[in-house]
Amino acid sequence: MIDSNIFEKMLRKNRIFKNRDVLRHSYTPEYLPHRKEQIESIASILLPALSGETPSNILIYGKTGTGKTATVKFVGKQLEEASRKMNVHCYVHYLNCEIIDTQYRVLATLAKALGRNVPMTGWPTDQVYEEVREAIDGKDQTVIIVLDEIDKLVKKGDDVLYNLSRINSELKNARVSLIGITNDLKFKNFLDPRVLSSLSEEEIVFPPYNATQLEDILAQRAELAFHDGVLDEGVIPYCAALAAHEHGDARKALDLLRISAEIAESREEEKVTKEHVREAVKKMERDNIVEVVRTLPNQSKIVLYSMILLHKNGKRKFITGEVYAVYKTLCKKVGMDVLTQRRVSDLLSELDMLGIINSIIISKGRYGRTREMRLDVPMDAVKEAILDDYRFEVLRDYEDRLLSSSLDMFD
DNA sequence: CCTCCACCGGAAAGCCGGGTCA
DNA sequence: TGACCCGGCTTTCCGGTGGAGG
Repeated sequence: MIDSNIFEKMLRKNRIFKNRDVLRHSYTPEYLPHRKEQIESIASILLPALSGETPSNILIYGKTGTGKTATVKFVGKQLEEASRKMNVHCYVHYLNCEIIDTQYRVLATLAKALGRNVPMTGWPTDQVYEEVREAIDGKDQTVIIVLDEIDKLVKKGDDVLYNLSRINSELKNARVSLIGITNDLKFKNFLDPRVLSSLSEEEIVFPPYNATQLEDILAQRAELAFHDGVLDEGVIPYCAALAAHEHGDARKALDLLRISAEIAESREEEKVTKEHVREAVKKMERDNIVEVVRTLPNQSKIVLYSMILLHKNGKRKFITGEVYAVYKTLCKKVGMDVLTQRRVSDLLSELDMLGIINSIIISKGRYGRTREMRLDVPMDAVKEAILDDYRFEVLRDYEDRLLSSSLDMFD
């Protein structure tokens, strides 16, 4: 018997997604619900570009998932289209400063986008700047530079911003205007006041979406992303409500919808239900915690691992002294410095802040006052995240022995 | 009502790596 | 280059404390 092609078989099974990419962050939709106001203000600020004048610089604020990037990209596209029709030279260059995070890289990337051949490393910065300036001034044009996550750039020194914000005075034929995007309201404080005043000639704030608005966004994307009728009644409102509850983040809402659908898909079910959404929430929370654990300092990992062992030993609540005793033996096993109890106590309160453990300070009267805590995480996932570090591999082998010997002292 | 446990948590100082400036 | 500073982490020291047991 001949098996049919495995991909064909899988595709035939795929009754859920029509186009998964529509739900990804990188996708820029044709139409942005509930951003009319912002689109219009940006457009009206950029309008002079079409008549050969210099548009004001813009600074855009808004929490993650409020549509800042999508809106700017959208308006940028429209502007380039309009300019093409009107035979005006007007270009928008988009840079994400999270990735392109040094002065040199920003300039080099710009130079490349403008058609100059600049190596990604090696040249003196001045020379690259000069190259950029020449490339821009080479013809009568308006260049709009979008700096997304601009706060990331400022933390490494704001020379580029200073240079770019004054570039207009060195240009004869062309005009430059800047659009900075940030979700960090405090970043202004780190900025050179001269740069700030130039950069924030105009400021636009993107408010978070509410539940109804998120619903519209989801509905619009779902139309493109899914086959007809695969979404159960109530799935979209549910996702929207959950995301609205958490700061109105459209990105989160879309993730939620996508992951719910992926769960349904992996189980080869025909429909996406609210139950899938609930599981998606759990999965996202778990992934989140695992990520937090992974990036914990080593000492904290050991402290956390001590608690996991205690938990595995059948204890649901533990006090500082118990955790510290286990912690000490574990440290010796992995050959790490043993911190003082005072310090471990601080690490424990940090874990509490992160929501990895639940703890309260209680008094056991005669038996002292201490922190009583319990673990509040998906145990196995967290354990794997810790053991992932090669230095802690050894703990896997010792686990049983630790359980049977050194933990006996705490009943 | 007093004691005293087992730790909490503030203060201060030491250590260390990285960055700055003359 | 070395002197110096900064900030994060850690230790040392220690006063403080809620409540079970006496």
